[in-house]
Amino acid sequence: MSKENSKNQILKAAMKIFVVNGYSNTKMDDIADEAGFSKGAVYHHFSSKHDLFFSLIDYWETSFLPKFYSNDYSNVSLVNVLKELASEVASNFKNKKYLFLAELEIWALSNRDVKVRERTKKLYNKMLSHLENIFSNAINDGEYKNIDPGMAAMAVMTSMQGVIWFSIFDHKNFTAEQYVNEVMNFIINGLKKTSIEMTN
Amino acid sequence: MSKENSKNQILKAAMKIFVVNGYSNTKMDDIADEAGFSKGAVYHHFSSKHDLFFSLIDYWETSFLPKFYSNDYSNVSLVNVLKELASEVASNFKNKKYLFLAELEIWALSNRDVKVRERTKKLYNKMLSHLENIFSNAINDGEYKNIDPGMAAMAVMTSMQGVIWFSIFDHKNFTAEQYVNEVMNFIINGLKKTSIEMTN
DNA sequence: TAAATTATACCGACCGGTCGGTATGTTATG
DNA sequence: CATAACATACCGACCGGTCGGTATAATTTA
Repeated sequence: MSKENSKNQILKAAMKIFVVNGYSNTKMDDIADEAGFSKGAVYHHFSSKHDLFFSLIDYWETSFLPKFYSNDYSNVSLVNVLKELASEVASNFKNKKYLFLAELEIWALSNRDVKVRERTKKLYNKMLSHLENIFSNAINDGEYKNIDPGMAAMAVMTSMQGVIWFSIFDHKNFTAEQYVNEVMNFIINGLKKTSIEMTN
Repeated sequence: MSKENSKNQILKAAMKIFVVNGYSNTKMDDIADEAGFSKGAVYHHFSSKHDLFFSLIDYWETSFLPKFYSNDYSNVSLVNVLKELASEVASNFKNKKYLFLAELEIWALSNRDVKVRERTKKLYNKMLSHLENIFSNAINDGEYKNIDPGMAAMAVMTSMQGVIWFSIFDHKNFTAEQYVNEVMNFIINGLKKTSIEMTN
């Protein structure tokens, strides 16, 4: 098996185990077993448990919202962009729920480890500036006024992160999909008025 | 020192250490040291590490939003209730930031431990039904229409949980307080229109 | 082109520190 | 003086990381 194949196999296994057991309760042996390798093999590809988890953040980033990042949004309406984002998040919840639990685990480790935190900050800065650009464009086009694009980006991001809560606890009346879509509609409606205002 | 005093001392110490190191990396010895007791004393008051953490959830619940839960909101406007909630959350961020990091740790453990999850679910159900009642009352008063109180409650709760993100990562342009207040304003403005609609 | 050399991928027994928990005290309290 | 409150010494399962080794592939050499 090729080197990259093996590494990916291990990363996939690590994602699965880390998400279920958390960082500290995850044994390198478990990851090795799940990947179909020995512990020696895992340490051949990754220098330490920490290194392996660190690599998982890259893996997470490329898996989470590929459509959202790849699309060229310059000539698509803000509303459609946001609705597509919501649907990508909802689809992730349906098919890759582990992504949200992984996000939780990344948060937990970010709170303890500076390197992990800095890496993750970079990830969120990218997400936020992407959203901010989209809002800025829409504002420049004269479609929406009096909104602070940075704050709007935060509002969207944290709303989508609400799905983390769903991943852990569920809701007796709503599905995560309903939540995501309705909250996004709520945001969209709010944007059409003068809701999130400039703060200077 | 009285029994309850000692227990509280230990709980306080445990909160501090768990929040910084996470559940697994927290040693019972560290908690004992921080509380000014020996490990034997800790095990005299709590039967296990798990039991101690479990008790911490009660402690967290009583510390988090006492004003919000205690006030009698029956004759206060929805807008004021929400603004006061936002200000209580903001004040927590300023003075008791650890509460949000504790919430994160509770989430992480809820994902692995059924008992912790069930306990925490109860906590959130209480919070949600409290919010839902407030919304329902406002709707019955004819002030706001076409909103699903359950969904509105979720939107408010998850927005406030966005502060967890702030507790870990910060934001280069906004403070958590700005975030909380502006997002709550945003929600309030949205409620005045027909934004979160009934879904049936 | 076959043999020798070297590199890569992988294995798994083992070591050593860590830490939840316990057993057995000692001291305070009422 | 009995019991609660706390301290101290210790146990042993657990697990990240190490390391000597093997098997196979890639490269060099003669």
